Amino acid sequence: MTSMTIGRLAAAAGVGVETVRYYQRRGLLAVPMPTHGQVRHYGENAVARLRFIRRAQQLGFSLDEIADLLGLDEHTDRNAARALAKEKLAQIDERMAQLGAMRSALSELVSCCEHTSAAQPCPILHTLAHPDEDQNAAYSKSIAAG
Amino acid sequence: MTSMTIGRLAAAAGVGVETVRYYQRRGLLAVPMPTHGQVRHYGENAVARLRFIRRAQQLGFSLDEIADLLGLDEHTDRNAARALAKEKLAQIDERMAQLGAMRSALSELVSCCEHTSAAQPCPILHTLAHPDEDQNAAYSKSIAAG
DNA sequence: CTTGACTCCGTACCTGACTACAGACTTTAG
DNA sequence: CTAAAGTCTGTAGTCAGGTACGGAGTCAAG
Repeated sequence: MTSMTIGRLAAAAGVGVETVRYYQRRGLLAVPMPTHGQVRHYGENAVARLRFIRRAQQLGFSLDEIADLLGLDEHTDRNAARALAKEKLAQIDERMAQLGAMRSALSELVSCCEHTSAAQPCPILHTLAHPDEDQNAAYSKSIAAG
Repeated sequence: MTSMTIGRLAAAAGVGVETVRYYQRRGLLAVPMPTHGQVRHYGENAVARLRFIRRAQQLGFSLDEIADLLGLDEHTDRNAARALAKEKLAQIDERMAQLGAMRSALSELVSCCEHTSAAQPCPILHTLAHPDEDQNAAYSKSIAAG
């Protein structure tokens, strides 16, 4: 059984020592009793737990949600896990839709700016300042949709 | 010339009074001198400025970036405005790509969870806990790409 | 045995965009 | 005239996810 101090644990999981302590404060990782002395020691299961946390973060889960995931059992809580994953998927879709609306509004303004005569005021700044005088309706349309 | 106090200004622009004061502290909106007494009065240009700020936020600009945009002139700063917009567009694209990677990894796990026998451990939790034993390579593939 | 690295613990700081509140003052409606 | 609503200023708290720091104790190498 490999045993390591917090610094080695953090290095093994690819996070900072302060991050490990932060996760402990958040209740995501147990704080072991110090073995002979003051220094606490951690095993491979702590590394696995930290890696679980990082991977779940990469999938978009917040630390609170990860706390829920960590409380689930692979065998008995499949429905709960799938529900959390689907919910997160829906949140991702929503965020992507928002970004898509921003993207189309902004790229419309940019291409408009590129194709109008230099004598005209900048369509980007002008539309931000006076969206009412809507020569190009694309901006309001994409924003209204978003 | 319509003249209003901060409460009416905030209502006209659809933001809170505290938000207006916050924008003033950030230098996005001028603080006018109080006209006879202690109370400050604002005109239509303040409403327009607040609306500019909100619309630029909807397009994804931060308040710092909006401060830059507010310093630009419609006629003389077209290139600068277009550059800021293109940069923002690139940031949006990057974020969307990240979300797309999350999305595909997560949806792969969900569909895997839906199509494996109930006797098996939950693929979502199992892959988070032990990504090494990679029966389904889709997760690591999409994460590596992201 | 000492030096330097590491650990422990608590607290404070960071970003970004607000939001809340306290206490004094002013303005407005009834 | 009075009471309620609004305004002013300054400061502090919120959320998330860390990051930094100070001071004391501990551990291993030379």
